[in-house]
Amino acid sequence: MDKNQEIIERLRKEYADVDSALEYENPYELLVATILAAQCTDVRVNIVTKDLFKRYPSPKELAQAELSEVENAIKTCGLYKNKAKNLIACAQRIMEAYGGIVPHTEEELTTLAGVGRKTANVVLAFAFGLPAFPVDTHVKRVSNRIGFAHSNDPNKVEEEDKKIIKKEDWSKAHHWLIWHGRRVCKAQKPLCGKCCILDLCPYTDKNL
DNA sequence: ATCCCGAGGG
DNA sequence: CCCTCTGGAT
Repeated sequence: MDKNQEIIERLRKEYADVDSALEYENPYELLVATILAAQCTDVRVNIVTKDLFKRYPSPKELAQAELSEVENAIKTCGLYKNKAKNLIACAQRIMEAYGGIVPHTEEELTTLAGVGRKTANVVLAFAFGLPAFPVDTHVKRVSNRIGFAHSNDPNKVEEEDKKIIKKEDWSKAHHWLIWHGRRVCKAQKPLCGKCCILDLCPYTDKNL
């Protein structure tokens, strides 16, 4: 079997049981949770959103929310001033431009405040089940280390990864790479000794 | 100190 | 490319 495909199969097996901590049932909730997730742990996002979605169950309520209220509600997630302002602006645009429905294309999603390609593709993949491959810092780092990608540009990484990974696996591979990056292939001190693809990986930790 | 499933602006 | 935004866990 091809070396890259062997890597994919091992990651598939290793992370078969991991489910995304940020998967919410509806697109609105997933969008909000993903915006909040920047520079914040998934655990805290889940705590904050639990209360947030009671107060603002849909874009309709969030669009009319008081800025200071939203700021206080999400304060523990960090970057709260930007996020609060963006969330409200987001909801307003969803109401005014999209009739209260979260849009289904990357072009439309990225017109929303605080929504870049990563967040847009998360929504496409995990709320709408469309073929998308969101690239975050973990995906970027791990892809480069295992030799799938050779660039710091997320767009280039996406392009290279998509050639190696079958379309049906794109969204799943996003999670495999993220969890591998979080648990093993860490930015600072990667745990190469615990890596399931060590023998296939061109990268070796200098501090190993 | 360092990191957490980024985006926007210069 | 760089910088800023940010609280909380470790």
